[in-house]
Amino acid sequence: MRKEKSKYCTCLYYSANALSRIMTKISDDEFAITGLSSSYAFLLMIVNEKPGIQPTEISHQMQLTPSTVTRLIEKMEHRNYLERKTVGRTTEVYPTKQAKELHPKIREAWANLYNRYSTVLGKEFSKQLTADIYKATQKL
Amino acid sequence: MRKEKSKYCTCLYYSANALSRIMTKISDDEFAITGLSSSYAFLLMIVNEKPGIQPTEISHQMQLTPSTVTRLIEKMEHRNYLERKTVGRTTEVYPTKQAKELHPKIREAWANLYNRYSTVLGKEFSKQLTADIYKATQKL
DNA sequence: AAATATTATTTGTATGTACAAACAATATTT
DNA sequence: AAATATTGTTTGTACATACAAATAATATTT
Repeated sequence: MRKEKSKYCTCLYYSANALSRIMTKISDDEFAITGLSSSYAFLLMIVNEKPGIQPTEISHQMQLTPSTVTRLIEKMEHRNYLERKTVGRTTEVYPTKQAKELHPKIREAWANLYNRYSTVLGKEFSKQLTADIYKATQKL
Repeated sequence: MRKEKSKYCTCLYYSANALSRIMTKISDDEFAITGLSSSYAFLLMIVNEKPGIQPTEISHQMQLTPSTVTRLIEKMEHRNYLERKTVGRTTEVYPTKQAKELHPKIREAWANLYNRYSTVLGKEFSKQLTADIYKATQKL
């Protein structure tokens, strides 16, 4: 993945994918201080901030499919960061002690991520860009 | 992946990934008339427009890593759309007859993709958004 | 000319994500 | 109350992508 001009850079599919790959890399880089990659860090952040949250709600928050969320939770369970409790047909997800202790570090990494891209892109531009992208996802 | 408001929608990492997933889905949907998913269709388009192109250049055009490009080419070779010719340490990639015949259909799908999102988002907005996203990828 | 560095490509392996089908529990209709 | 539909979650399987290491060819230095 290189930063050269592509003939296809006027295609939204292309640009969106390229940005996503770059952002994921930067994000993983910042979350490295937590020992987790982005998705897992976000998952933990969400569960820490609402212990007992259900997979469905997590999937809305994370904008991922339920099956993906199940997979993420499973991994975090194995690594002893999360616990599941089945309640009827639903599942409640709780953070372990280990996850709770990591929370500040995760918030810190998240703040660093924000600072990093908004420094490079400019605060105003990155805010606007994020808003526009969000608007697009809502419309599409 | 649902269109609900997420607490994290002000994070560029989040928004960018969400957009990428949605765009990929739309794109695959449009390219369905070619019998290929987006990446393969783009690969074929690129090779059709420059027969003998080398993987490195493809990886720049597609903004993907060389290893990913190798994998894509391999698959298209199996499906009889592409052929590789080793020349020294480089590789030249050529379209087969089958690939050449598919070219108009691919261009058509690509045009449909463009029309689809620019109708939904508005021509001006989508043009600006694409440009801004591209600008961001260059800076990051 | 031999030794070393660089470049292009591929291979082994791993990750994140999704779809479709299965399952299991609850709610609704008859 | 039984039959049916809906909802929440998980499982089987597949795909796109990447990183790091391996390989192979060429270029540069000594």
